[in-house]
Amino acid sequence: MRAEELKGHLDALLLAALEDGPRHGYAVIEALRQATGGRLELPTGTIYPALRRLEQAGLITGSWSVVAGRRRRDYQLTPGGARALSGKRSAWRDFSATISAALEGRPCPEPA
Amino acid sequence: MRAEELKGHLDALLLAALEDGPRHGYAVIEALRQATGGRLELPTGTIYPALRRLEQAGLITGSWSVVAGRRRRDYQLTPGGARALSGKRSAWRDFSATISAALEGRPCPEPA
DNA sequence: CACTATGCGTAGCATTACTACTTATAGAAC
DNA sequence: GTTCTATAAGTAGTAATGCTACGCATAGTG
Repeated sequence: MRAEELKGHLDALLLAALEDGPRHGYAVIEALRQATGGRLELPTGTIYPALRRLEQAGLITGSWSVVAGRRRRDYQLTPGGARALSGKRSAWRDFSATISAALEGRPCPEPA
Repeated sequence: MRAEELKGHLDALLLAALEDGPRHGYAVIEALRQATGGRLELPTGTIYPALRRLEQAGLITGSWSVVAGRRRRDYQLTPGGARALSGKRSAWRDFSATISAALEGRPCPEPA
């Protein structure tokens, strides 16, 4: 699946990927790929700038480390980031229900 | 609800609003507002350019008429538009399920 | 006459994800 | 020892697209 339609929802995904503990960018990509069964393949040019945006916004904090000779930037949620995640999750539910209603006339399709 | 996060999904909504028959722009806004229980309030500066995009893409066709002294542009789905709507609907289901999975760890929240 | 609802439209802006590229280390293949 | 892959981070420039803030016009109501 292309992530072109993500506009506005990527931040929530990144925050969610950091909810279980600190991760570095490359690991965030892997985590989202696994969580979506391989449907979501984020290019590095998408997530690295996004992580910096989130850091600048104070929702995550990053710190450098070196593992196996390679430098990493590990990010973790700030308290504000956790609050933002919670808000974005309910915003997603509202949004998803609204679009589904407009598209299909019911709030959310029940799995069979 | 703000429609800022619509990016990429607006077209599907507009096509869906025209599925039951021809409508003019102003009526599309009303139809989407009603379909979503007032949650979706699209500004005119959003839908008029979007309708023209869809017309240029051949997904809808427009024709002028005059009702009560006011001119209207009525749009209706083309066969290609109907196909596009169908595709966009299933794309939405995929997208929605994928994001929900990444955010909440399950494909789609079941209503209580 | 002013105000509101109806109705269409544009110009310019801001956000944001993408492509394509660069830099760097470690290990395996050859 | 060179090449290829995986790991790891980043930037520059582009394109898409919805938004704000306008302008224009008619009809009806107070």
